[in-house]
Amino acid sequence: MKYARIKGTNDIYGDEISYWYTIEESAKKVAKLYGYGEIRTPIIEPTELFIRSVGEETDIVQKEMYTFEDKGGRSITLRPEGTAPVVRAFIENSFVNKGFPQRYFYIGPMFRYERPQKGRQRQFHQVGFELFGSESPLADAEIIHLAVKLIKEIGLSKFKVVINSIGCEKCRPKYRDALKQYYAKHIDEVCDDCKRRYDTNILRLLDCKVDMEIANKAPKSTDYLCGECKEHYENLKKHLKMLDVEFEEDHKLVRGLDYYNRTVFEIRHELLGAQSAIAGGGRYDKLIEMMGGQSVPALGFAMGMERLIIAMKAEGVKIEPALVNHVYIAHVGDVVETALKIAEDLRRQNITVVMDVMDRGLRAQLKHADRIGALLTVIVGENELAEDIVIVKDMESGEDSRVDINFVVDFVLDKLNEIL
RNA sequence: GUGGCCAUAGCUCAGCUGGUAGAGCGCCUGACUGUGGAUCAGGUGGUCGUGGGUUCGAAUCCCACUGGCCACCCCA
Repeated sequence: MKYARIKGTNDIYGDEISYWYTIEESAKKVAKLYGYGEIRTPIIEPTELFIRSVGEETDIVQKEMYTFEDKGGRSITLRPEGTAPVVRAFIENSFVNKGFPQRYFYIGPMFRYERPQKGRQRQFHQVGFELFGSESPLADAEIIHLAVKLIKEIGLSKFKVVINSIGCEKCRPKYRDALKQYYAKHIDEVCDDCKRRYDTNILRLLDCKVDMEIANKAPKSTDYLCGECKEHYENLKKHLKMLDVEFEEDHKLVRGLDYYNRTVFEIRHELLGAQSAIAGGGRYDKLIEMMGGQSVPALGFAMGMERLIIAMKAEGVKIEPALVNHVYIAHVGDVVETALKIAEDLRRQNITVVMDVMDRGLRAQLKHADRIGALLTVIVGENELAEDIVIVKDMESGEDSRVDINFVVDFVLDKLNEIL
């Protein structure tokens, strides 16, 4: 094999593509329903953008970024996530002057240098939603509600929403201290990874799969929230109940990106395997200011499209085929002109028409029509044309109809109406 | 970055303890000068992931690399 895909990337084509269409169309539909406009940002950004926003100490920055130097000596990075570029665009284009709130969504590829496994590639795709300007728990509820709506729209049902609040810069230090105290007592019982993380990232000890028992009994961040954070969290839960969004609270849910505060949430699918999160997000009230903009509260989430597709397949979600070939036009003898005209007449009625361009025999043409799943085949033949007639074949029943050439379009339209 | 399993035709795989490749499906052609799906017959198709080693001889044994799957780490 001369050339092969880069590890962790995929070619997407054929039947697969209909899953992608389903997700993209659902995302656009739901976005429209909630008043979110699409934003398309570059796939490449200055490396510094991600170091600053995602966090110097995170795994994404430490070891997962595709970074290279361009010919001008600038350090460029293929975006590993979608929020930072949107925030960059927000600041760069002075979105603050457009009034609040502002709602955006994006769809596109992200890149992380990781070992591929089920539900994880180096190039993967996310659809994300961001809401700028509101500090209200109503905004949190909207984002979570929207995420759930979208997942249902895609056809999934075996998922659950998990939420938590990790507080703000005022209350988080106190919680961190409490965790440290708790884990100091158990430091001999936990695994080696946890011992290491005790110093590097104490919050991460909570989602260790080895030491779940200890993590379960650990102090909860929600018990250490300051008055404002507590009220925010309580109101969010109230709103979610009003919206009939079922959720679980999980005090062990802490997310990996540094910029989150207060609300964090994840949506997990039960049929997925080790990488069970199909969506994740939270609030990032300090990020825009930290990145050099004004102080604007914001929040958002991203969904992994590949993971959604795995879930769709696992649940057996029925999808619309991306392409239905309504009519195949076969032609035999010196009749091309008529065949072309019929094809065009049909396309003008929004009918998908595929015409033979191989100059093969009728047999081969019908075989091809069958292979591409044509619903009808119009056979334009010399013999029939002498009587101003074409044959329309129903490819499922095999039944032939002799149709006056002046009524082909009407006949095909009727026939398709019957079938579809 | 770590670990386990794996790599033979377009696809799914067989090939036992070493003797220079096979099946099914697919594809093409014909039976059927102008009627697809079914059947039958014939045909096309692989430097056995790459490189090295052991051997008279390697798809088969050994090593390395690359890639795949799954898991860890972490995340969508």
